[in-house]
Amino acid sequence: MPGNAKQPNIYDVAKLAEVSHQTVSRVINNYQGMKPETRERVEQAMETLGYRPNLAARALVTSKSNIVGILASDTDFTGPATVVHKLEKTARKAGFFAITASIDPESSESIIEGIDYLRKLGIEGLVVVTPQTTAVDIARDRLRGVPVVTIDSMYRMDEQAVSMDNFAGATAATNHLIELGHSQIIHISGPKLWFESNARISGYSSAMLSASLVPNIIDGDWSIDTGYRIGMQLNIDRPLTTAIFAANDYLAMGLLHAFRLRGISVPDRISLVGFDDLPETPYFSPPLTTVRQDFETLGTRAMALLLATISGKRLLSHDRLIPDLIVRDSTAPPSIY
Amino acid sequence: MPGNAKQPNIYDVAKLAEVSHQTVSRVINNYQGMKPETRERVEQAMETLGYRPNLAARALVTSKSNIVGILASDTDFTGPATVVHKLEKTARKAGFFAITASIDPESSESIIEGIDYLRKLGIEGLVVVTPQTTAVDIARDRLRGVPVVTIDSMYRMDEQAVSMDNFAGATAATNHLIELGHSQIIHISGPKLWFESNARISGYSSAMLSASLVPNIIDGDWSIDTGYRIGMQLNIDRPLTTAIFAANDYLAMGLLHAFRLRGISVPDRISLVGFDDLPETPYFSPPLTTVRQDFETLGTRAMALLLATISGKRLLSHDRLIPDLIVRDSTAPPSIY
DNA sequence: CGGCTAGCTGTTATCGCTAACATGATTTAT
DNA sequence: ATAAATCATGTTAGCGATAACAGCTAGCCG
Repeated sequence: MPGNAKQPNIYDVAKLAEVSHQTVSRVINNYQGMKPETRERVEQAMETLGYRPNLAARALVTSKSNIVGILASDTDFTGPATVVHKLEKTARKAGFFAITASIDPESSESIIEGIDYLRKLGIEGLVVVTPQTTAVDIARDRLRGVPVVTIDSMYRMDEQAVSMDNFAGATAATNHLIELGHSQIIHISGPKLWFESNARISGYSSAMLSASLVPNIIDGDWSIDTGYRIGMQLNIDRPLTTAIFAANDYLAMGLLHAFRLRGISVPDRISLVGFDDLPETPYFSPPLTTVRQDFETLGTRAMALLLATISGKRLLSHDRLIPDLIVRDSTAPPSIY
Repeated sequence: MPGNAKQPNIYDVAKLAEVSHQTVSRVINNYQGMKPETRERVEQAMETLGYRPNLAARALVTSKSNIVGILASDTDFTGPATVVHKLEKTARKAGFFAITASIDPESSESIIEGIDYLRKLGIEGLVVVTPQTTAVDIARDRLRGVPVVTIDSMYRMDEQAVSMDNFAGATAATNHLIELGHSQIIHISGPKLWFESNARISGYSSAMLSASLVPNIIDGDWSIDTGYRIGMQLNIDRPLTTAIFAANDYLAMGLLHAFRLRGISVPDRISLVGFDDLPETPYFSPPLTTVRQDFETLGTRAMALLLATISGKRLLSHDRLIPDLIVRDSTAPPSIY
């Protein structure tokens, strides 16, 4: 590194501005009640020296790191990725630093490792963006005294959380099929361990029962492959099935692929609804009716809640967002046999 | 917060272990050359007090933050997301903290804001994961003295970078079509501003010219929508075209959708190759021949390079990974007219 | 047997900042 | 006019760690 003189500190600024270092500190911290003239002189000095406050020193003396943590599962789904981006941006705008630890949410070892990593930095708060409840519980336990906000879809109203109302989304999807006239509607579910999965199952079941219809659930996961396999094996004639609500668009994609191979027409023979509204969903053949979640708002709200909590406004709150049904061409009234 | 006694510090540990604080510091820093017995006594004390070193204090005195920055574009593509996860994990394994600033790589204002954000934390190094060269240049300029590694696909060999050899990938894709017997091969390109885009154009052109064929490039971007629009408008009879190499799988997806609507069969009438190998690519109809990039290795290598540079091993290096051609059903020899 | 070298451990100073209190110059109240 | 309150700034101490050097035991040498 070229012989860069060291970074200027508060004393260097003070000397140049001919004030005490404490006065410089006051300018940095935007203290009200000093001569505008003095402030300006200090600002000048900071400018000419290219002064930047040393955060480590500040953190040491205030014992506030100004850092919040994000604990996120290491999946590459675009939903969580969007949420994380928004969390980070919101924190940044508020003058906080956000640091992300990506973990394998199925391994508590990985969860603990991630949390300890964040803890070392002295985070002042944490947002958990994982589908399982485990990570949140471990985090709350290991980070006593540090506010933890979770993005979930469970209805534990006693907690600080922002959630996507998967129940409502699933209800909307199911009701859409019911209103079209379908009565034999299968739900292909996501993995049982996931918040979202269970909420969608409940929403579906509830809508079916409200219409005096019988729920029929096939266990799946989130993958195209599973959708494809189920689509290849599924007997849609006995009992006669005319509609499927898939727990996500990937499953729907696999189903579509299988049905195409089997010569089963969508939506003529089978109506299909997905969940997520992936960027490619409008380009499926046929374009898929699905449920869209606003992940940007989710991220922004969650971080806002965390920051509010940190700054003392301990509003116990559970904010719930309702997803939107997007109707496209994969759903139609049942054909009459 | 319950009346938690404050976090124990090095002096508390020292008192309990009946040694000086400096001895405790030696244990923390794994200093060789102390009585094993003393070390154990200190470790005991740390254990019983639940001692955690205060990183701010350490950073202050050593003037090393132990933090590296990641400057990433705020897109939700899974490629970059995978890279970022791996960067973070690799840094963590090496005892570093990684902090991500997501930016809009098309706005230099956003780039500068992101860099300054990272600079405040006193990052010791930076990995730039953006498709354009702008961000790297700005970063190198504003962070003088701080090593910057970039993940790019340009051949600026004078820089520290790990890159995906998009040129080689595009060559492989094009040669595959040529070897099948195609001679009229169109390339639908990505946006001109992107590293990747240009490298793929060059790879395609080079392969075509080597085979004494005439390159034919249609400007696109990365979106399904553009692929769809081009697919609807493209005249494939004049001149007679039998194969298309799309710059990514999304474009290919849009093309497939359009061709299906137009009754153009893939691969019978037109062979199609994509790029990226998205999770859903095998489930297109037909499953898409494409080029797979190993983003995990890319991320790991990039962070390894950065950390090596930070710790003094200033190996000027440009590491290039070769993507793999994955042959599926969307490519076949041209049918004879 | 005195002194020198290793091998461990202790002491003091310092990093850059904010908190808490102290000081001097004005203004206000009585 | 003088004490009290207010304003603007200065002084001192300390956050929790590491760096640099100082000191104390042993062991070995001539």
